[in-house]
Amino acid sequence: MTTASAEGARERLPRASVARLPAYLLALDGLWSEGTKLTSSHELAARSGVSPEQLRKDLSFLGSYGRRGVGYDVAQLRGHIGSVLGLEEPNRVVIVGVGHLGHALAAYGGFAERGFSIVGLVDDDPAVVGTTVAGLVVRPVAELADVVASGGATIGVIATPAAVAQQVADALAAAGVHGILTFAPQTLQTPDGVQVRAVDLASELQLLAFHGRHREHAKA
Amino acid sequence: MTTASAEGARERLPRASVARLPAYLLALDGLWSEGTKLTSSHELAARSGVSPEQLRKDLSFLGSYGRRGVGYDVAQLRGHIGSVLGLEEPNRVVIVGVGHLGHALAAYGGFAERGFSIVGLVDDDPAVVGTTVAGLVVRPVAELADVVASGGATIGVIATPAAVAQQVADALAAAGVHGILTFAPQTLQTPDGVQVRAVDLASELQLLAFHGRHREHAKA
DNA sequence: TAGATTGTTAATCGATTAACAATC
DNA sequence: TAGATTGTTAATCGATTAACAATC
Repeated sequence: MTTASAEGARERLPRASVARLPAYLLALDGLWSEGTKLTSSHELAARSGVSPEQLRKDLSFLGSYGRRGVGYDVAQLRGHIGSVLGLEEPNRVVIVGVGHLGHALAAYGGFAERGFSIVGLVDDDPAVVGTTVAGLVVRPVAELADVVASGGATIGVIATPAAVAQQVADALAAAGVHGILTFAPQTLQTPDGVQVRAVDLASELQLLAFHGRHREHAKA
Repeated sequence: MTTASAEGARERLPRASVARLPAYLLALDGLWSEGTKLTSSHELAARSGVSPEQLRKDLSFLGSYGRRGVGYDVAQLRGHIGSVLGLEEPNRVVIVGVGHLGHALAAYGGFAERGFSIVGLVDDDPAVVGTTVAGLVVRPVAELADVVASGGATIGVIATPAAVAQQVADALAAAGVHGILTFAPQTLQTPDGVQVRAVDLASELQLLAFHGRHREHAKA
């Protein structure tokens, strides 16, 4: 073994394992706030909705942070997963589109404790521009590049109608963000190096409708 | 082959294929609204963000609805996927929690054309109960069972704080919904037969943060 | 030590990609 | 027919599960 970086011998994280890390982090936060300092793969897995085997396998990709016969130190594991995800410093986020959804996102208080800070709000409606939402003044879309740059944002959230989502994505990419979270039901094209994650609420409901029809298995 | 049901020889849809059907539906809607009546696996795949091979494989599980050398009939395929997902009749939805997010969901006009109808809003805040949002009067949480039953809802949406999400889930399950979409960052336990899908915005952002740190690959 | 629990290897399973035969 | 495009089979790849050795 050629000891990769100073911290832990992480080789290559499988995409599926990475996708579960936020759930582990959430479960660890829950344990910590209950005063639990030490946990086991069984307890943590149960709170994350996975099997103990899968949890241990996932954690093994991060390096070994448990102790055999003992378990996992909650604070240490929490810190380590946070560091792998890149959450030591708050990641700065700009929200484009301050309609009902954008407003809801801006007002949501839970982002701060999970590693994010909202540094800018942008909209193209003159009735909304200039108003203050969650302590931030809404800026016109023409100033998007400046909002991103001066706020030091690395992530953009698109909460606009689908019709303008692609041009907003183009503008965000040009402004230099490296990630985009979009709520618009619309496939987006972005340059290499700009990651897109799409959350489409109607699609989620459609999958629930499907499972409602074809259920004989069950649960999550 | 033992010709399964009257419509198409569908055997067993892989979970991963099902998860992509909503995207295909969205792409087909786009084509249809542009007046395109006939499409190819290449065109449809490009608009859905998958490879043509994967699209054809997925569609093959539904039965054969294309014509070799010709392509796919947009309207027919659209109807067929909609029928597989269970969207011919609107699926009725109750939203619990009419804060900013619940309000945004209730006010969003796009659900109707994608197979859903919001039939009830519930909240526990006396200041909100009784107000009208998106044409519906917000009902107290004590009446949840009645709202679900009289509205004929099969799906519940949880847009409450995490602290009460589990008890809302219990109430929704008891009221008889078969699917729950939750936005609360909280693992939910539900009885067999009640499917849960969780959308956690902070988790999505955390995955973007990760990819921002570890990028050498790129794109979506 | 004995019991507990992790980390890892091996076996299974499912999903994706590639190739191509069927057929319009 | 020749060209195009699907549907399906086979090969590869990745993810999950199971088993167990390492070790606290």
